[in-house]
Parts: sequence; structure tokens; C-alpha cells
Amino acid sequence: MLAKCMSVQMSIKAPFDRDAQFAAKRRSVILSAASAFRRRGYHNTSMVDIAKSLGLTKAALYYYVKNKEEILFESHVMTYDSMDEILKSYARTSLSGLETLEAIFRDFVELLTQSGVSLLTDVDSLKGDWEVQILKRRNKIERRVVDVVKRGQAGGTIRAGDPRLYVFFFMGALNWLNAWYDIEGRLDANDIADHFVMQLRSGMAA
Amino acid sequence: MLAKCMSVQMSIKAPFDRDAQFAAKRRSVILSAASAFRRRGYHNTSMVDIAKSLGLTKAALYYYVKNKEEILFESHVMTYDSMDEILKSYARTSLSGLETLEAIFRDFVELLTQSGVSLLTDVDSLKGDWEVQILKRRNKIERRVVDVVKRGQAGGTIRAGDPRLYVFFFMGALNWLNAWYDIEGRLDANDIADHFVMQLRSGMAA
DNA sequence: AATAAATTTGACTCAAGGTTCAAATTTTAA
DNA sequence: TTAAAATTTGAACCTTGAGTCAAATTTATT
Repeated sequence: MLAKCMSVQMSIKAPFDRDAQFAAKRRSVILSAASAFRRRGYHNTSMVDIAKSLGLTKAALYYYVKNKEEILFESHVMTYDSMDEILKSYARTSLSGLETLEAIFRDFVELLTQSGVSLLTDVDSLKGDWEVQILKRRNKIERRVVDVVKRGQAGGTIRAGDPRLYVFFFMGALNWLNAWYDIEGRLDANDIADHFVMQLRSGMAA
Repeated sequence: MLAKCMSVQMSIKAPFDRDAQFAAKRRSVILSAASAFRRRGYHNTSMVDIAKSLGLTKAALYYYVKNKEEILFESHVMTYDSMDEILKSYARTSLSGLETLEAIFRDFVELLTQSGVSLLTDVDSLKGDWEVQILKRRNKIERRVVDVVKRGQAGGTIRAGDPRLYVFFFMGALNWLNAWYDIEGRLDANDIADHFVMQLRSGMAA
């Protein structure tokens, strides 16, 4: 924790390596933990588990992180950052509403199958402000996707119906991915993405 | 626990009330807990919480139940029992594959929104044989639904494609229901069922 | 009313696992 | 080579919550 406090004052002189290395290690702590959370769940993953998978000791983790809850929080943040970026990349697209939705959904599926990032459901284990922040971000993302659906409906590419229900429906599919993806090893990530997008399209096209 | 052991020997003489009452109370312990698990998650729900919501003391719960894990196990069992029943009721139907699937899905949605029963995701918190049993039941149900999809494909009512992926897709939607249903109070359970079935149909029809 | 069975409780034990910290070790820079 | 900073550790601490049990209380039976 010292390192992080120092870094602000030292950043003028300190070589970039320092901070970068610290950040990289911190990041890998969170990613490694996130992957364990996804498979075994937050409460079934102990700090010792996380530490061992990195060749460290439990105590060492606290050099990078305030506490276990912060790890959960940060892993959510990472996921939402990636999703925000995806959404942003389609902000001024010339694609139709439906096409945009398809593209976003495909990127989401790829995000969750390819990278280590995962959609996390243990929001209830976050307390107070942390929980609030994460729920806000989730809502923000859902709202943005809902807007795309509305655009598609206005433009006539997406069928009528409560936009929120459309979004909930396929966000659920996305979420469920975590429960079986790495288990059914024989399914190819691309096949999944193709199928899901196909089902999204035929389920929503006007 | 005595009561349960006795009941076997005493069942000849004992008035039905006794066992029935015990079973009813045990059942309500499990239902009440399941509902809390659904909202807050298994690990965020303590035995004290469960007890309080029934006007009891933690210790009293152990009169009806071996331990906390058994509650989780039994609540899964209850859900799967209900689903089995739904599946069974369409075993010898004359409906097409697609129509059968729609009907099943509608019943599933209603099961999860109307009754206290919930689809539970905390399987990882079950250990050893208990986990195995529950996973077996889940697989069995998924396999049966997959069979319906295959039947629909064979009969030409459902489009081609990996049947498992179809099932995973809408089982995910079903599952995600738990995450937002009772929060968004303004959505009517029937509207949800209607929408979901509509999206299922248009997403899978040949 | 009296007795037995069923049900509930308060007070306790116990283990798991998150967190802390001073000391040891390693890395970096002069 | 050496001193300061960064990183890691072992050994404890501490909180939470599951599970136990003998005793108290309630309910049913004669």
C-alpha cells in the first residue's frame, strides 16, 4: 500500500517501470481472482486460493489490494470497462439498430469467452457504496443497450415489445455462459457467438 | 431429528397430523430459505436470518434440518421436482416440438415468477455427493429439453442448429430472471412469460 | 392433573478464513 | 558494496457464523 501512496509523489522522478510493474501485478491478482470467482464463486474462493494460483502467500496480496471485497469490486469494474468500450465503439455507427445490437452482442460473447474477463453475479457480496457503484454501472450499460433496441424499433429493424425485456432476455443468456462455458470444452467460442447472434437476430428482427 | 426417526416406527399408530405438520414446517423452512438465497445469495444468508424470518431461533432450525447445506440441497430438489413435473406433463403431448417447447418454457417462467420456487445457481456450495446429485438432475432436465428441441427439428418446426446451444440460451434467460424479477416490481409476471415465449418462438421457429 | 412426547431456546464451542504486522528477503540505484 | 526502497512472509489476531446440547417450554394424551 505504501507503494501506491508514494507513487503519486514520486511519479515525477520514478521510472515508469515501477508503477507499471505494480499495476500489472495488481491487475493479474484481480484477473486471476476473477477467473476463480467465475468458476467456484466468490465465497468458495479463499484468499489462500488466490495467492497460491499466483505463487504467493495470502499476506502478499494485501500489498496490492485493500481487502477481498476490493478484488471483487475491481473485477466488476474491469468487466464493465470492457463493455463500456464495446458500447462506445458503436456510438456513432451507421449500422441499423438491429445490426448494432448484433455486433454488440457478438463482442460481449467474445469478451466473456475469449478473455479472462467474466460477467460477475456476486454483486450481493459487495456492501455499501461499492455495491451502489457497481449497480449503477450495470444499469448504465443496460440502459445504453436498451437505447439501441429503441433505435432499432424506431427504425423498423427491431420488432415491437418492451425493450427492457428484450435486453434482460439476452443478457441472461450472456450471464449463463459463465455457468457452463469452460466445462463443455468441446464447444468453440466462435460457434457459440455465431449461434447466439443468430438467435438474437431471429428473435428480434421485425 | 428424533421426530423424523420415530416417524418410521410410529407411522402405524401416529395420527397423520403429526408427520404432516412436521413435514409442512420443514417445507416452509426450506421455502423461506430458498427465497432468501435467491435474493441475497446462499453465503449472504445466515441461519439466524432464516430463523428470524420464521419467528424462530437458529437452534430450532436444526430440529427440522441436518445442516445449512441440506437446506440448499433440498431447495434445489424442490425446484427440480417442479420442473420434472412440468416436463412429465408434456411427455405424451400431441403438440409439435416447437409448441411443446413454448409450453414448457412458459410453465418454467411461471414457476419462477409465481411460486416461491427459484432456480438456484449456488451449486458450487454443495459438496461431494450432494453436488453430484444436483448436477445430475440438472443435466437430466437439460437433456430432456434438448430432446424436445431435437424432436422439433426432426419434425421441421424448429430451425437447424446445435440443440444444446438453443437450450443454454433460454435457460440462461430463465436463470437471469432471479436477478431482477422481484426488484422491477412494475413488470407483470404474465407479460414476462408472454414476451419470453414470443422471443423463444421467433428465435427458434424454422 | 399428570405424564410423556414434541418443540424451542440460551449459551456455548469450534473452525474457517479474512486481516494485521513486524521482521525477513529481494530488488534497485548510487 | 551498500543502503534504501520494494516485496514477501510467518505467525499471530479477530470476527463471523455454523453447529451442539442440556434444559425449558409447549402440546398432546390418559
